Amino acid sequence: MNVIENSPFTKKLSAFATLSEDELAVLERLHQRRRTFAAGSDLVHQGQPEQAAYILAAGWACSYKIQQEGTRQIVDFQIPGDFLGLRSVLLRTSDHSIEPIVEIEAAEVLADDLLEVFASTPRLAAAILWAASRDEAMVVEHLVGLGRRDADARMAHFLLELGARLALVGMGSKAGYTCPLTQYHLADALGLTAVHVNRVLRQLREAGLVTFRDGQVTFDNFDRLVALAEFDPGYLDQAGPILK
Amino acid sequence: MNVIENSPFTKKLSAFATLSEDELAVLERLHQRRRTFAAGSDLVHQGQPEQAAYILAAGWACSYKIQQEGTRQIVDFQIPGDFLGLRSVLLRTSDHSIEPIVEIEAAEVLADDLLEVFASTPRLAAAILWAASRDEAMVVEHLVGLGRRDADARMAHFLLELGARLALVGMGSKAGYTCPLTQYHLADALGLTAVHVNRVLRQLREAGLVTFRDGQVTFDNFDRLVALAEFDPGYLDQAGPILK
DNA sequence: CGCTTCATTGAACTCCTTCAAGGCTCGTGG
DNA sequence: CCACGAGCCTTGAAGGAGTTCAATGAAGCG
Repeated sequence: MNVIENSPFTKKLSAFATLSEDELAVLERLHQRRRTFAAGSDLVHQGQPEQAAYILAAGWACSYKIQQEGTRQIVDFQIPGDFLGLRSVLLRTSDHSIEPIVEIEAAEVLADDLLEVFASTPRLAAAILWAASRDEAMVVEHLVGLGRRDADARMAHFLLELGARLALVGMGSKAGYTCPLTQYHLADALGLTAVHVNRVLRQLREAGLVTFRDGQVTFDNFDRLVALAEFDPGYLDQAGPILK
Repeated sequence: MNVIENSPFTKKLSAFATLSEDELAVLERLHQRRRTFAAGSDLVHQGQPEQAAYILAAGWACSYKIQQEGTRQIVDFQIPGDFLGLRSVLLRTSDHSIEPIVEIEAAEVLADDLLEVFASTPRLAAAILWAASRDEAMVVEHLVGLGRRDADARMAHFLLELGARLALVGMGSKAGYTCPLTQYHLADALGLTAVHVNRVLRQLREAGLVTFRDGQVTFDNFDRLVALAEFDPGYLDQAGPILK
């Protein structure tokens, strides 16, 4: 029993495909170059060519874009087990910034390492691409929320989706989860102001649906929250990949 | 001189990599199975497992998601040269619907064809993935627009981006382009109502920035429109891919 | 102990929606 | 050939969801 089997990244990929001893060993090697980054210090900066990608081992990060006027839109949050900058390292381009929300621990993955993994263990490659595809589906769902959901449903959907993602790596359940985000983070992700985020959270709390307080999300009434958000987790748990 | 060199798909990929005779031949084969679809008839339906992908040869389509209440959010438009359902065919999942906006002509591409291309001509594969990555960057930019741009800037940005994409396949310029979208399409894409789209278009027209009328987009003052939209085409023309 | 960050609440305002009505164009059938 | 309906565009008036401005409190930290 190796420690690698308990890494969030392995947990996540295991949900996609049963991994062999060999594949676990490859994952072990990918986790070699451990680094830590302080909260708030940009990992990747908008427009900079990127040299490495990272597998997030502990802590939370977010990818975002800044507008000229200074407003910020958070595109996605990254939690343990998520890849940071996968696409950009393969394609030598980064159109957004990535910032650790708390101090994070991440394994650096160079482009060559990644290409080697793709060449040597295609099943692993498929699982990784699959995870990437799920991330993309989440971005699409996020877009739909910004375009066609009101603030309440948007918030509800967001908190539920985050819960589902955390559950996949053993960090959340239908009861709730620990969450280091501030109301400003929520505002920048949901396209709202922090003031309004506060009001929405109060409404949801007073309606007995969900409580966001002191870094803790508690689902007070999971089913009614799902109904309000029209939350359909179908886009999160997909069928098997095409490569065997 | 082969006809394949004039296909929009080839034009687009050529912007990413210079293609050899062999690669052009492979593209030729990909274009074999031509099919046409009538406007309005769903090509892919939300939730259905998808068997094939398509390369759009002529006409416009859009990918969208429908909410329970019936509201619709258009995620992206596809123009000639674009891939339809690339990710979903590789990963056997489709979380959105695709609808032709006008009658379209598309080449059907089976998963096996695609895998063969990826195995036999890696440079072509890289160019295709690269195009896919650009599409993803556009979705992200779309998300930013919905979250952090007001209706005017959103519309301006959208019309400019579409122009840049069309220019890549020789269907648009700084002067403008032909565009079969209705104001309802714009509304569903921009997260607005058709009524408000109409007002926004009027404002932009009366301000002498851009005219959207009778299926024709005319840039009346390109530079001021770019300024209003804070349009930075950086995310559209990327540096070269990592695979040579 | 002051400074910064985060959360909270009220009041005024505004951007966008909703509701409603009317116009234009084009294809279809009487 | 004209009537009629369907789809799209246009405009006004009223209402609402979310913003902006402003002020206060609580907690963490050097």
